[in-house]
Amino acid sequence: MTGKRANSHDVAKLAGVSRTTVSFILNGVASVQIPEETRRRVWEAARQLNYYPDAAARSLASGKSRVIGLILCQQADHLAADLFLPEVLRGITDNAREWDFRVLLETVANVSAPDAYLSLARERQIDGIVISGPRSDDQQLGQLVAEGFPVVLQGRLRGADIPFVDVDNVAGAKQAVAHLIGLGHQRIGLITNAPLHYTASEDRYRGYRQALSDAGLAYDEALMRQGDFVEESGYLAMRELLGLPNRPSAIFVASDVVAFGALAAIREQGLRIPQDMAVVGFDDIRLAPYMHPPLTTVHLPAYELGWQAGDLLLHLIRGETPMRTEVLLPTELVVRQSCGARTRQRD
Amino acid sequence: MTGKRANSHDVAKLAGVSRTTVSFILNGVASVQIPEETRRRVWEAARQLNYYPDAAARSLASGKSRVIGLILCQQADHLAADLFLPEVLRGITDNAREWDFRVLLETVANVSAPDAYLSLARERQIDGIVISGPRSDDQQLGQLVAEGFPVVLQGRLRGADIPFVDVDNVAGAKQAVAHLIGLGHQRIGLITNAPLHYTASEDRYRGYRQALSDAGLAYDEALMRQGDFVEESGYLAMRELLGLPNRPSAIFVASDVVAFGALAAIREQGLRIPQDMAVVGFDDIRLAPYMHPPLTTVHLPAYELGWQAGDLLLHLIRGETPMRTEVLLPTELVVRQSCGARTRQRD
DNA sequence: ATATGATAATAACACGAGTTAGTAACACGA
DNA sequence: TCGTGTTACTAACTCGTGTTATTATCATAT
Repeated sequence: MTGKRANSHDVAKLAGVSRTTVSFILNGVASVQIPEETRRRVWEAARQLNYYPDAAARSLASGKSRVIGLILCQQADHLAADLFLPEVLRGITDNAREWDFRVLLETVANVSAPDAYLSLARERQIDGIVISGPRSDDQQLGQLVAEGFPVVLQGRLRGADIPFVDVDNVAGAKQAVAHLIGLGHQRIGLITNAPLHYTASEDRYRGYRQALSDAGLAYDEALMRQGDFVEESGYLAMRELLGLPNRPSAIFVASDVVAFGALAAIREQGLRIPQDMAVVGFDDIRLAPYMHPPLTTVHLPAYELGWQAGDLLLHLIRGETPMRTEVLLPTELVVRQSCGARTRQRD
Repeated sequence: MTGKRANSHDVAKLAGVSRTTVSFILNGVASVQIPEETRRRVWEAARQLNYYPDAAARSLASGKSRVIGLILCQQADHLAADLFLPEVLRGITDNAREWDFRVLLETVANVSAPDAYLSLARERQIDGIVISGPRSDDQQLGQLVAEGFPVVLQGRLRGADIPFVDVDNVAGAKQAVAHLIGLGHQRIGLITNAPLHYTASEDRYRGYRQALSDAGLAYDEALMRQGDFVEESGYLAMRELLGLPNRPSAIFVASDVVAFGALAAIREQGLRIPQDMAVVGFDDIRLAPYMHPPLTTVHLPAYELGWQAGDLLLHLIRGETPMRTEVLLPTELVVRQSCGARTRQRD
């Protein structure tokens, strides 16, 4: 077994056929008729020689790399706070594997770098691309789309007509706030997950306002603060809100990580949750059920998000017309104890 | 700009030289002399035609793919509980980028599947591989190593002579437990991060025992429980320990995520932390400073872990002899409030 | 005038597959 | 016997690059 790698020529020779036939058989080309006996001989020869077709040669000849790119555009801090990445990765690689595709990963700190990821496409290293956390100031993105290169966003970009997969942030936030309203709260604060120029943040903000307005409650800007992905931002924002002369009785924090900081701030003031301050989060991170108290939050289907993004992209790559090019996944409110709706100990 | 892609032939024609010369210049081949003027013309032509060399052709001709594989072997549940993945990914992609390499990602639920990732190497899609969370029952791993394929483990595998990068789990655990001993604790419990057949788990267990023995304290098996990656396992293990007739006064939980469950169990019994039960964790996840109370824990350099794994692998791929093929990164004890060493409010 | 090098290139082959167009062998009906 | 299909293949071209061995040109020394 120390000899050179076998190529399709070797397989052909051993099976007593031409290289063309080997290619037909191993790739299962349907438009060609070959008797079972020949097929068997070729497969057997391939097995015997431990033959694996060379990816580069195959890619060069076919013009397809069978690889999709996954670009993480979040800056370092925000990426580290993204506790769902493992699940999203599983979703996308699982789907890719079903179609015999691979996933190439790239992290991009600065989208406006001259060549953050564009060359991946230009060098034909990938057949399509999923952009996670797209930024509106991303030039390369526009170029790729304009050239007709298959692109799917994971996360929305307002004003751009690009296929995307996201959760229904508006509906999720609305449901969370409606729940608090249903529990009798009239003054409900908001700490966003991120600055409002992020689409997801804006959408959750919208959901918050819709819920208020649906219930005939006035929106009070004094009760709103902008979070910034990390725990500390929630801690600081919450301290500000707690210092208000007329503080809210409940708060919707549009990110569990940010909410985690907010919880610490509330406890620090000696206030009880939910009696003195009810809290609802967003994301349903793994730790939520074990927080103090267990956090009521909006569940986000992370695996599904990755899976659907991969699915949509692979449809585009195959040139099929997908059912929809804009996928909004549903969220689900998970009621635990931080909102005050239950008194049970554990969920 | 709607014409076909430019190839090196087009660049050569436009610059008035041969394709060979183009290749020499764009790749910066040192063994060949070419006047500055010609170089300029070629670069200019490439720019003008928006030329990007085809990755597949390049890979086929050179025999190198300039891609490394990153295989995540943790099973779904454990992967989702791995809050460091984003940082590790950043580390490895950052390093790869410096050498003009890409990173191909694969998740593997079942290492004993006939072809979990072996084909990546066999098809020459990658030049080397980083295995995260290696399992000792992994057949393919042995094959690759035996064939001389460049492999680096991220996480250790006892008894296998394979280059690896890991944190110094023994030293970290030892330091954590020594800290508790220094605070006067005599009965110190242990909840492992995972079952003991995982190397990291075994090492942290060893560190725990070494610290005890160094201080002349007896090891009491009754105070030890095995965690299993997730919060719930910590919650359940802690309940058991709290139910003991003579419970410990402090506990070392060898994973912050598991510790998070343990904290919940302690609070549930109405016990105070650290007064009634001191706690030290391991990992220093982002949420640790905002836990209730802020968790004293052993810091793990996640980015560095990924960076070093990539670095070691790329050395191997280039055929260089790396300084060391076994890298143990140092950890650092971060003292917050759960251990009782401080009384300040926030760290 | 002729040999000697250095300089500045290039022709030609290799890499390992996919794929189109074509053909040999044979069966069958008129 | 001749044509007409059908079956079961294969020859030959293509993809776009890296790289070795070779050559043309010109300056300089003998």
